[in-house]
Amino acid sequence: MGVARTPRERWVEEGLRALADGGPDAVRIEVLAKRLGVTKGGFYGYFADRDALLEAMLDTWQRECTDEVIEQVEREGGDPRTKARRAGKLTFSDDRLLPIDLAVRDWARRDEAVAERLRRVDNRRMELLREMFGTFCPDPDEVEARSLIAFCVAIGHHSLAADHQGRSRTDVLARAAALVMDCPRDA
Amino acid sequence: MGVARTPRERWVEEGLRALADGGPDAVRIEVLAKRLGVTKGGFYGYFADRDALLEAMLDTWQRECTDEVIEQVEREGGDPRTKARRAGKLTFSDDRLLPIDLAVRDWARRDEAVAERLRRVDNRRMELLREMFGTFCPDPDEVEARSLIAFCVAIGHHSLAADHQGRSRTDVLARAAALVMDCPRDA
DNA sequence: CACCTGTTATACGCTTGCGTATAGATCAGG
DNA sequence: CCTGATCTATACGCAAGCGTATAACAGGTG
Repeated sequence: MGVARTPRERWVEEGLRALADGGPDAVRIEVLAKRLGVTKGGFYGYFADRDALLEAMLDTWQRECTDEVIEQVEREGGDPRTKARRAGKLTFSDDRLLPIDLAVRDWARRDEAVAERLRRVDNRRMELLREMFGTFCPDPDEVEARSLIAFCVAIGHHSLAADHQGRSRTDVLARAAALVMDCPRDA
Repeated sequence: MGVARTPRERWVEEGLRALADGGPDAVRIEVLAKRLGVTKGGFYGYFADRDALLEAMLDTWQRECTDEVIEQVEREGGDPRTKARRAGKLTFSDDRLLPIDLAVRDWARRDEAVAERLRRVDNRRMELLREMFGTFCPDPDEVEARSLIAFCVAIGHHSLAADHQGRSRTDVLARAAALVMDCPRDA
């Protein structure tokens, strides 16, 4: 039997790359084929149509940024604060996952099914944050508020275009993190 | 001379609507024409091509969400806190401007010219926030951090899909706002 | 080596969308 | 009411992209 030079996963992978830097509309079968150095001939052996590829892409993304991240975070252990920081780093500092995440987030505004997937993912992430803030903040309402803030800063600062009057974004973020993680009641 | 049934502004307006709920790729001349109840015949009298429309759309958006908002905010007066809140409300609670803002933000990730426009807009918005936080927070670094947080929450919560364990998003946001606006050193 | 099977290339029809050209419609001013 | 400027409809050529059909191809298997 002929050996697949372009197996299913490569289409998904290339599709995610296209999604990351062009949005869902940039996921064009013939464009992916050209990037893979083939024609679209083999594509329809793996996928019924373009939508099937998009579904498969979302499956892969969802798995990579929940199960795989959580597995790695748990494996390395540490207290909740460390784990939450590590999870954030794996998701929002990853050159591969971050742009996909942002693209999916925008996509979700227009596609209910994508929104539902994102909801599941975000809920799992928020759970980590709640756990962390819960360790040093007794009020559950405040835990929720701080979790929301932390999450919004983590995803939002990537689409904030403003400068900081000489300061670097990294420095401002560090100061912001200190504010959110720091509970005055502790002192 | 024939009277324009479909003047330039209507194309821009309809274009912004399409942008808001489908992204830049959804701005299709013939689609807009159908929605306006005409054909694309007249379009090329106002615009050289599709890109010219996109430019005009960005011009309009930029004007509406800076000059017009600021003008209205200044006209109604009040202390910095009130003004910042009003500006936020005008921008991020407006059914028309908000979706455009989110779409532009995503667009900016792929288009340097759009990113530059967004930078100007975001810088003006951040200026308002700094002014507000500056009234009750002496440390400029902390002012910057709080401004960043406030902005990120304002834009980020719209793309956060998570639930809040029974609480409403509005309530969690209110609590978050209290945390960010409240300066412990005041007490 | 020949065969079978899964993979890929090529070609096709179809749709959507861009930009242009041209003819028709419509209203203000004379 | 006629004229001219302006807006609009229609038709065209072109390109990109989807999904299908069919033929060429290549690797294991016997």
